[in-house]
Parts: sequence; structure tokens; C-alpha cells
Amino acid sequence: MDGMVEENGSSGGAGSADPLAGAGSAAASSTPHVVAVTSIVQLTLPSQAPSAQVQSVIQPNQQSVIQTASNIQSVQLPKGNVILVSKPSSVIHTTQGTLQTLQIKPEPNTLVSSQGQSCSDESCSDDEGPKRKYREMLTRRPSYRKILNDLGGAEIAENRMGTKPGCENEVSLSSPLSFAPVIPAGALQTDGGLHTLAVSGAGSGGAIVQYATNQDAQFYVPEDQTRKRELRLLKNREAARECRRKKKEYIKCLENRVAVLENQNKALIEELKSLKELYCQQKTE
DNA sequence: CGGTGAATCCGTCAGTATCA
DNA sequence: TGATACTGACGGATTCACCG
Repeated sequence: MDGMVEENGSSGGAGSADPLAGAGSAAASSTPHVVAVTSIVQLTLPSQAPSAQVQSVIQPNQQSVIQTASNIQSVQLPKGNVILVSKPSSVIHTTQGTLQTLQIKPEPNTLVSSQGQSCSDESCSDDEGPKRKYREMLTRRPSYRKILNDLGGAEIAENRMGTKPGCENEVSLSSPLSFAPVIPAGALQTDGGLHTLAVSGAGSGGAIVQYATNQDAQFYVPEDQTRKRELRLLKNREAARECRRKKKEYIKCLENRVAVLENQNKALIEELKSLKELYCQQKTE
């Protein structure tokens, strides 16, 4: 478990601040097999499984993943945490470097402490029940932009022509179905005689301000509305960043898991081979 | 060196989930 | 039930390798 121990020694508080670290971070009172670290994640397993298998990928300076095959549950450990194995029969099988496979035999009446985890594997879909399955069945409808493209932009043209010339402050609070051009708040789009200003509101709907090409034309944009929109966009921008970061992390975790499984497979093949040889030897004797 | 296609990143929209 | 967070989809911008 070198990778775990040397990873960091900071007091991370079991990573409770990390959204991915939702694993039960209770410090365990039983004697750990791994010591000299400050943050501990205890992983216990369901009692139904007579023998559960836990796979873990521990890499320095990265978040780690533990996955159990028995109940198909995945747990993500914030970096710097360790797995606390509470049974003396635990086996830590290190195949190479930082990749480790951990096999433990669970205590009766133990629980899976990884509630609320982002289920980072399709294999755990069963845990989520019909809700998730239902969600997976749903397909997103095409975006309005795509619809617009399919329609050849006819609607927008129609919409523009529908505005009264010289009607300076016509703000049509459109439904979400309006084909508001996607331009930054306050940006102007000019097209022939009409200008269009997208001032989508804070909700999912949007507003389109249209005004004549007259240079003196004025348009009315509620300040509060634009402020709200900017705030929403800012938050969404950051959320998108975070989402992509998590996605990348998840993919990395999957790749790590592949590596673990490959190593495990290799080790099992070797073990089988040696056992066969042993068996043949004993048979000939 | 310019054109091009693939890959990647980023911002935005929109639908869903979750929480107070 | 409304507000907020999350995330898939989409499109634009940028980068990079490759080719003529």
C-alpha cells in the first residue's frame, strides 16, 4: 500500500469537501492494516456476500476508485485517503507499482458505506433501480437550434418580418420555443433592415428585442434581467467546467479499472498455472 | 505554405434531479 | 413548488497533423 501512504499526509478530513468523496468517511475504530495516514475511508461490505472482492486503484496525486464486484458498488476516494480493512483475513495483492487489488472477507452485518456515490460504472446501474433505467431510456429531443437549421431558418425570418416597423420597444417574452439567436447578452445581430438583440431572461425562456435599423432606435432591456442572466450563465459556465472535469476523471477511473482488471487477470492466470503444475507434481509422486 | 479534417475545448441551452 | 445543480447536446473556435 505504498501508493496510499506516500500519497499525502495532509489532514484532509476524509475529503468531505470533495463532491466525489461522498463515501462514508467515518473513521474506524478497529485496528487498521494501514496506518500513518491522516484521512481514512472505511469500506465495509454487505453481509449477503460470503466473500466480496474489492478492486482499488490507488495512484499518487489522483483520486482513487474502489469497486466491489459483489454488489456492484463503486466508491471514489479522495486523494490521500486509505481503505480501512477491518478483517484480519484481508489480503492486499499488489501486482505492480501503484496498481493494487484488495481482497477482503467481510464481517457479517456490515454495510456498504458508499451511499450517494456518483455511480461511476455502468455495471452499477442495477443499484439505481428503475429510475435510472427510465432515465437512460429517455432520449433528448433535438435542440431548437437544430430544429431551426432543419427548417432553414424560416421561422426567424418570419418572426422578424412580424415586428412592426418603428415599434421601438417591442419586447416579446418568448416561450422556450422562440428561436432566439444565440449571441452574447447585449450583442447585436444585424440582418438587413432589422436588428435583433437576444435578452433571454433568467428562466429557460428568452426575450427577443427587435428594432428598426434607424440609428436612433432605442431598445429596452431590463437591467435586473440581464444581470440575472449573466449570473446564471456564469454559474452554468463553471458548472460545465466542473462537469467536464468530473467526466474526465471518471474516464480516467475507468481506464484505471481496466488496468486493474488486466493485472488481476494476469495474476489469476499465473496462479492457475502454478497450481496446475503443483497438482501435476503431486500426482506424479 | 495554405487547405483540410480530426480532436479538443469551451460556452450555451435545455431537460432532469435534488433540495429547502 | 421554485431555485439551483448537474449534465447531454450542440456549435463555434482553436490546435495539430497531414497532404498537395
